[in-house]
Amino acid sequence: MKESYKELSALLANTGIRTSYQRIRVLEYLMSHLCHPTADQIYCSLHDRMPALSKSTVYNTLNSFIEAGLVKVVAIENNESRYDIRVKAHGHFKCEACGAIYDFGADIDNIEVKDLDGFQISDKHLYFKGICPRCLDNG
Amino acid sequence: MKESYKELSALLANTGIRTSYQRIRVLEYLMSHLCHPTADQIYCSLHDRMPALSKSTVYNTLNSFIEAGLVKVVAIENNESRYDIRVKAHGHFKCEACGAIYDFGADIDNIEVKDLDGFQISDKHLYFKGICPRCLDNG
DNA sequence: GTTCCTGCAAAAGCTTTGCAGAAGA
DNA sequence: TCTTCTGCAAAGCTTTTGCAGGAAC
Repeated sequence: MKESYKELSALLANTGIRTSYQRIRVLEYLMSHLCHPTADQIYCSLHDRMPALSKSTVYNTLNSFIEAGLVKVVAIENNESRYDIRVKAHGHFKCEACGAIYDFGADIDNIEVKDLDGFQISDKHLYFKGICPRCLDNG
Repeated sequence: MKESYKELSALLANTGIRTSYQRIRVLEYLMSHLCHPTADQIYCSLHDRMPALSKSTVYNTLNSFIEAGLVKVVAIENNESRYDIRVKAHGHFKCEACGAIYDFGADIDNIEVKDLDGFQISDKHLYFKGICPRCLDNG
């Protein structure tokens, strides 16, 4: 998971996104943190090594990644956007005690649905909530 | 779907919520508008007949309904909470062209999942996005 | 050289909170 | 009577936007 600047730059070029130092760092962060960070977490972490980085750049960058299909938004909660660069379809579980978000395997593309004849589906999300094993043990 | 004040009041009492005129009207609105309204839509609609109604009351009321399990939040988008009083599990489809949210049938409780041994699951949501038939025709 | 991006500040939008007066039990 | 709710205003948060200087192509 340690891609070089050149590789990441090529990845961006493939999706039609111009290279910039900030974008490379955000991309790098997402690829090494698959834990669905918030924009603020990304900003705070990168800010240590890039004091000039601004939060709007983080948002702009994330939005261009989303538009390019590189990143998906995890909208499991309304007041916080979380960003996920993994491509394979999977579900998200949010622990209501500790707030952590876990991935879980689910064959989302083959869920049997009714009432959607004639709909063009572009995006599928499966969200579960509850308590994770760690919190169950500690509770 | 035209419940009386008395019936709605009893419904609230069953869930441990005190009766008030405002709460009855919000509940009534939710029961007659299964289209997943936003807090603002509820507020604007009720405000015509209740000029003194405030938005914080709508939010407070919705939050007490949620806590009581009467209402679920549809978090398909991050910047807007939508409220749904229907109990039976179903999926939500959001049209990215017109913004409408449709219900669709899906056996959410029987989706096959991996990696969740030991997790206590209390809530399941299935969200699809795309273009609805009406917008496909008009586009 | 042109176009697009960054960073700053300010603004926008949704939701929550504090408090005094009012209504419910 | 005592508790809880309402409405107003203000604040809190996350996210977006406008603009001037700067970087990418």
